[in-house]
Amino acid sequence: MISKRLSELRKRKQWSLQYIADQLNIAKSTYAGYESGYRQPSLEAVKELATLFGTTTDYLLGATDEEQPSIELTRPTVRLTVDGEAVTEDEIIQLIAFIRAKRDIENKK
Amino acid sequence: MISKRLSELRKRKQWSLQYIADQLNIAKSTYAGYESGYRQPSLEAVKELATLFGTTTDYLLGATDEEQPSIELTRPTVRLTVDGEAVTEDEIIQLIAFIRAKRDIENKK
DNA sequence: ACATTCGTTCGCGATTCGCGTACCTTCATT
DNA sequence: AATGAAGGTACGCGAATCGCGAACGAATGT
Repeated sequence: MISKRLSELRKRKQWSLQYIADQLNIAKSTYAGYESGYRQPSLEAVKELATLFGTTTDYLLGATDEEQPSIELTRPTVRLTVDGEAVTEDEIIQLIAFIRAKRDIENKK
Repeated sequence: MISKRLSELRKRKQWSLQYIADQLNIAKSTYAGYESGYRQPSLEAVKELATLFGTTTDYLLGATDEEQPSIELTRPTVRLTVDGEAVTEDEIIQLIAFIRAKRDIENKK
């Protein structure tokens, strides 16, 4: 599962095995093993890979299948953060208003 | 890191080592090793533990400090919608700028 | 033609896994 | 007090898996 996701993400970003290996300070063959399924990354490596790919460990491990989960802002079911800090409910309301207004202007052109 | 989180969560739920071991179909001593830091759970076990505790693998691994899932806007891992319509990448950038500016003003008060 | 980069595979030594077992407390029952 | 069940901890063992370097073919650039 993780091997598939790693391979997929890396190809999309057009990164080489060597590049990732360098980022994590491991051997190219080691990372190659992750993608081929021949080896399993350490928990620490999983964490670093998630950061590198800009995704979550949950996605890499297949704890969630949603690669790009769709979140409807007007029905807030999930916590939003910016720079790690929570976005308040009031702010979300403002964001929605902002988006709607922007679209409104676009539509009148 | 994971040992600390596991121990913390288990104690809060008042579960015994044996109970968790049974749930995952592993030996009590194996799970005990996870909590003591003497052993590291497999990726599969991490996934199951996250499910069992009702949290995320990101939290267990220390990739985040949030027990409940949250969406970081500055990372392009999520598709956002407002009124069912996708929020574009550019718009998200604007939202982030908006939030940051707002916070900046708050901080200068 | 040659060198470089990329991805794949393998063997090796070292590490770490998961298990059973033993041990010590604590607590409830007799 | 004696017994036994249950929770938590620590250890030794064989087996499994790790990370690495090396070697290889294919593709590309010089």
